[in-house]
Amino acid sequence: MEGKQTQGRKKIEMKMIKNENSRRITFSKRRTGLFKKASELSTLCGVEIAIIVFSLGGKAFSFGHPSVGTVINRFLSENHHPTEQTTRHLGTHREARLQDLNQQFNKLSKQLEVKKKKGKMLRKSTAESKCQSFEKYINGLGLHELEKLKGMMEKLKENVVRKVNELHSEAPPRDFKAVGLLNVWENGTDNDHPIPKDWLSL
Amino acid sequence: MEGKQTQGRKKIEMKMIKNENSRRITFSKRRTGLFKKASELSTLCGVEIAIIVFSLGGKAFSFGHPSVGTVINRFLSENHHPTEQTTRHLGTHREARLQDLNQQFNKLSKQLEVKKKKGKMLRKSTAESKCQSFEKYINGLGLHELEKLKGMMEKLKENVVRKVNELHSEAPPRDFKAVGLLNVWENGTDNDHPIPKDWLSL
DNA sequence: ATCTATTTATAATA
DNA sequence: TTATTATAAATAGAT
Repeated sequence: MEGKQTQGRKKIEMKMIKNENSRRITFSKRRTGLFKKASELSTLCGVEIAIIVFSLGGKAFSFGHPSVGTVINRFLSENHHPTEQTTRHLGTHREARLQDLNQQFNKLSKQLEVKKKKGKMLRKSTAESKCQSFEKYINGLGLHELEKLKGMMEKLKENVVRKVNELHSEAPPRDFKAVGLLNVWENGTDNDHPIPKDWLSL
Repeated sequence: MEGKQTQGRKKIEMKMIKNENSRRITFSKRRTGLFKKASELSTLCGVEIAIIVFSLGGKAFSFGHPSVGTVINRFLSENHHPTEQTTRHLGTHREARLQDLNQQFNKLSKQLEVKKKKGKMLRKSTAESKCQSFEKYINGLGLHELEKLKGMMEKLKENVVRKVNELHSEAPPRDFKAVGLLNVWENGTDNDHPIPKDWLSL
């Protein structure tokens, strides 16, 4: 047989990665890993957590449980607690809530826009009955869209269920899901397949 | 040689650790690891980052580069959003959560971005019974898609079923599609498309 | 994005 | 809490 297919992971020096491309890849990979770790920590230990990262390009990425805003507010509200070099009071910026919603979706749209090539396929009928809206949605999808749906579901497994439970414990969650999912899909679809607004709001 | 000295690391379920002592240990270890990862990310990629964690006991732990305050300020400034709702308190918990959800979806989007593999087109079903959409969808898939879908479902099933059941037991059943998806996941692990016709009927 | 060989992180123990 | 060690996970480099 031949030798190993790849060298495998190599140890790297802990200093700024010079090569811009490598750096971007590393940033993406490690950011993902970091957020995953944070998610696990929150799940395993039932703690609240928020992470904010600014890329060199100035783009903000964040993760939060139950939300970035919630954690930041709590943090700013309390009189400083130990453990780190925090600064002092940050004034009244306590409403960091719905702010990055648009930003997130813009980012989303941009990302998904890159791969628009698939021709349109089937119909985009108007939902008649609630029970049929999903059917129409599915039928109207091309493989391309189905693949996206698949990927989304895979990730949903990890991130959404937990939150649904939490939301259920307090308030009627009906709108959050519909809004969130629809917005994502509306922005991320290749224009030709509008998702029935009510497919998820049965 | 003798037997192994320890069992070594074992895989653990991703759910809240019941035993308080174990949970504390895990929290401490993982928090340390998380901060280390964050530090490395910041060093390797030259980015700014902040992490805030609240233990169950309410204690705040934080990490920041160049400092938590710096990053939070930047985040709050850039995201200052014209939300007429000048909510003073977290009475807007739901909004905060909505935001968080969108964050999650932003994360999901990354995965969707590149779901374009080979082409295999799915057949379009023509009949249109009310709630048989998923079955038709399944029937219309090629073997390749079915295999992929199967893997996905098995994965989802393992992680979601339990939680959905919990959710179901404490909330009005009508509003979340997971109820329907649950059926799919439980029955969709074979290539024989035994998807219940009413999987989505609510 | 995907694939592996390795490096790291850690669960279970002491 | 610190140390050990067998495994589980993350990920660097190449595709």
